[in-house]
Amino acid sequence: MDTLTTLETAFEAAGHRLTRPRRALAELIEARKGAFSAADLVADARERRLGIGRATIFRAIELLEEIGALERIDLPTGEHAYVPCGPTHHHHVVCRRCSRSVEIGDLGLGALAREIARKTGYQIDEHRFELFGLCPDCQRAPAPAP
Amino acid sequence: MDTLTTLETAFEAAGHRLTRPRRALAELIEARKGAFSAADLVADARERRLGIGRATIFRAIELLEEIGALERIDLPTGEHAYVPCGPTHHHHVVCRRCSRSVEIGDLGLGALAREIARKTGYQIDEHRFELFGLCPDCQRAPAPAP
DNA sequence: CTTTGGATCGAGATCGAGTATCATAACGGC
DNA sequence: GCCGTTATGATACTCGATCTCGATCCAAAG
Repeated sequence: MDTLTTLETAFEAAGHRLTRPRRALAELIEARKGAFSAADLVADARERRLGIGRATIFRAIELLEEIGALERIDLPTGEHAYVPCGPTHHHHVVCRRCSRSVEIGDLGLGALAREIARKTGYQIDEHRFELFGLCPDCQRAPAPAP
Repeated sequence: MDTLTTLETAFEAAGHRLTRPRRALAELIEARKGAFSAADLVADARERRLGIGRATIFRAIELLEEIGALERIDLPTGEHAYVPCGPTHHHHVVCRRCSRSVEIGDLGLGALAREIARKTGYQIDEHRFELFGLCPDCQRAPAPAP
């Protein structure tokens, strides 16, 4: 029996082929349980000698983003990271040490955005709210050991 | 008499030299009245044959960011842009067509962040809230003429 | 006004993320 | 299993950003 992970299911549900590289990448992503960069995946894949090409990794990320199973986050450092997530509108809290992340709901930001639109005259069609800090575990572990 | 612009003053106030390249860049930035990318500045400088090196431009941007006179914005496209801004905590509304931007106050997001900290257990030390859309002028001008 | 030394600069090399290309290989409906 | 379509992977390439280093500039002291 095939126990498909959430991401694997996402590929199929969106009408894309569930290939070996995509399965492998889905596993790598889910094993991380948090935000990751494309470079992280490339490194993981290399390390485990999966023989997956660079381009394939970027394509898979792009695809998952289109599907809505992944969202791009802009780290305070300027780097790009990605978080696996559900399809409803939400935002993320990301640990700046271990990258573990938590989804939070809209929390009235949609309404706030509408009010800002009214005040500024801008026609707002997108907003982003990201929070960074230390997750409970990393607060307890003072040593910045990777 | 020297009529220093806001950015020029910022350089001096932070204890940095006010050199010719920095003055020129401050002017270019202020002439834009909105968000701009590093590439924009490089292009502007080239165009006006100011003889300013790439590295200098990136260094000036970095410096202004440290000083707090400039803030990095992450465009929905994944590109980086910068907005001149004041030192108090605030957020930005950016026009996705002409990049003109408006600062908005905290709007209770600090309190919201604290509540999220309480709920999630994360120790939140940074948050970002960015809004994108069309500014009033660009709403009126349907032609996407650059 | 001239000296002087650290801050700053410019040119070019370099790095690294992300994209484009294209022949080959792998899905999966039939 | 067959076969057309979709996906893959090696490689080259683009482009934003950083590093290096000798030359230059600024400003404060004399």
